[in-house]
Amino acid sequence: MPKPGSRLRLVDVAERAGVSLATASRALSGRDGVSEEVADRVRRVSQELGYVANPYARTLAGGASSTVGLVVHQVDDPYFSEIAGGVIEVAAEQGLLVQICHSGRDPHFELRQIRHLIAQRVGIILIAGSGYTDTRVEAETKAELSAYQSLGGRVAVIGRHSLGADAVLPDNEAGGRALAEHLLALGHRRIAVAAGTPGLTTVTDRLAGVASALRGHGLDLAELPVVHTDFTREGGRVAAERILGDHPGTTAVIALNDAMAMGVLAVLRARRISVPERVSVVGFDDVSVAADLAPSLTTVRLPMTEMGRTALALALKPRSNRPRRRPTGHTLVVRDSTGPAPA
Amino acid sequence: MPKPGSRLRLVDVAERAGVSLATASRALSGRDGVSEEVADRVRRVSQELGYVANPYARTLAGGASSTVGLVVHQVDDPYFSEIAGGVIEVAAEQGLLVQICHSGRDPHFELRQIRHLIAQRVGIILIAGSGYTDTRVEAETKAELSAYQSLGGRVAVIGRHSLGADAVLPDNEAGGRALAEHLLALGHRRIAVAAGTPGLTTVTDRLAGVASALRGHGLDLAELPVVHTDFTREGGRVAAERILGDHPGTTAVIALNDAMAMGVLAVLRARRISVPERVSVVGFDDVSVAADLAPSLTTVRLPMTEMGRTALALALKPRSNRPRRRPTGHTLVVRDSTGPAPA
DNA sequence: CTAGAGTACGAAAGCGCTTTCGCAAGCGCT
DNA sequence: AGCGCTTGCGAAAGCGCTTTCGTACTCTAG
Repeated sequence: MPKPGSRLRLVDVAERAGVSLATASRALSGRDGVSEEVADRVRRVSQELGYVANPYARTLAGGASSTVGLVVHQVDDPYFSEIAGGVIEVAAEQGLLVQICHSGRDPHFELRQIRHLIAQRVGIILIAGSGYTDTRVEAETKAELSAYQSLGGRVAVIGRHSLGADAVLPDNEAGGRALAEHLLALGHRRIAVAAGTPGLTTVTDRLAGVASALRGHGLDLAELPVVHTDFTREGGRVAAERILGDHPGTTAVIALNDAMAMGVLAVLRARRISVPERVSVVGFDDVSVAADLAPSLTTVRLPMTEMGRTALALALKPRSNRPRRRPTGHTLVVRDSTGPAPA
Repeated sequence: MPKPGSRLRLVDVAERAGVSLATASRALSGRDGVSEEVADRVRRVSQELGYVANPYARTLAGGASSTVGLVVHQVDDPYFSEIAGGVIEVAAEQGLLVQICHSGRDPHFELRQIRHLIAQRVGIILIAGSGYTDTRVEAETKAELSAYQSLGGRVAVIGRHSLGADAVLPDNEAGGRALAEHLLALGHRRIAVAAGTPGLTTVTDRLAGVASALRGHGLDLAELPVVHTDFTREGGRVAAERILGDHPGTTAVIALNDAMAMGVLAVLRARRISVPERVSVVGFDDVSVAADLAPSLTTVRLPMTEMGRTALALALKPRSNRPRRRPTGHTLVVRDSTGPAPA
């Protein structure tokens, strides 16, 4: 920790500009009550000297806290690191720090992380990733966040609608529907689903979309194999093994995110089942590597980086009383992992 | 920003425990000069009340700053996000914040980021990613960091030996050699290199390893195509196009990182050149998706997550006078993207 | 020419913590 | 009993900023 006295302080700038500490502070933080002329002089001096305010002192004195806490399900999952990229971009523009926390898709752990962030007095909390269907924990989390907001904290969530905060929301149901429609149009009927971590609303929403498309074609999701494992590559592997073992006639697998799709593809490759000739595979999210898998993955694209950017921008804007919702677009990206159902 | 007065302060804890503010502070931060009995009482009360110190006040008052700045070349590159994962893990254990900055592989921008972190008074700075061969900027960066360290700041670098700080160092040269040896053993002679961003020491080191292996087999790297583009997937694409255009007889491509290898594979796939039958491809790093590409990628594994962990652990340990170096192991991982040279 | 309002700035009071300093009590020693 | 030591604790001085409050000065109105 740099020793005191060693760094430029606001007094130094003030002195050099021939004004008081108070005036210098006002000038630099854009408060009014300072003549344009003086304000200009202070800013110039500060620039020349390379002054940067001590964020700890600033926050302690009651200024806005300059750190934003970002809670994600899994830091090294590309879905979340792309979101983080967007958040960091905006934060850098605004001179904000970003503190990233990992919740491991455990609602209790997530709540702990949020409580910790609040105790740390971060000014903004961003929560990325699916909500939980366990309404008890979810309600507790929501209560915690409400208290935080009523104290002036700012919150935005990404891909979650249950926390009573501003939200950036992809339409998971429509995405799921698009995926299923695509497969149905290709003539697939023996469709299986590799579903993600149980207890996540993303899973239920995407599944609902799939079910609705199926119904439109006279099929019932309840009669098709839906294997719940985990939203990871490993989860995809396990699901694929089970699907192929129990339902060898399957011609298409819907993985509810790209990580799982990668696991599914790995299993098919290992079993030398050709994709898409014998089995078609689709994912969800369009993480950047999806295009590089072989075969390249048909999936629903979510604009992750932009979602991160939007979420922070939303949290930064003065809050109205009602939570705002920013729907995000999604597009079906058809690549080489899907093809006509085999005869 | 939570309003003042709304949160538990240390005085509250002190009062409740029947001791002075000073004693409470000492008890909680483990300073001595407090009897075990009193310290215990304070800790218990603090626990009961759910007290969490205000990090801004703590830092301002001269305690250790609890944030670590992590500078990476590119936030959403899996190589760096895996390193970040390791750093965040250790940071969470220690109750530290992690602030991630993006340098975009530009040494000047990187220096600016570092200066900003220093001005922000972070207590620890971690720098991940290759050094720059431009010794001027590198020296300037080093000087800045030395000043910071002499003021008590802590620094550790990952994959870089030029900054006079504690370092976690993969052996890029040996890795490059292993890759080339592997291809040579398979009978390849017409080898091309898709080299990364010019001006990075990682590029020169890995190349040096390749050159040394080639020499051992009577070949000269200077006579083989080495295309310098950029350490990204797109860079790999461009390099591959050029290599295939100018040297159609090439039987093996060494990409100097996995991202580039992905670009190379994409081009080969587009041109329907089968891998590894006609052309073998190798990468470097073993990012987690390397195993899922098709064909899965032969590469040199670096333990990224562990490197991140080690770097922070190193920075946390009391500093000796000489910079410490932690070499990291690497292993050649042979997968399906390499095979015998075609006759 | 003075009263009242408005504007530009400085002095000083915190924000919540750590740390220095000083005092009081307890100890063994001469 | 008196001395110096050590030990355990409290009072108070900051850390570098923001903000409230007050003062001096200008300007318009009466």
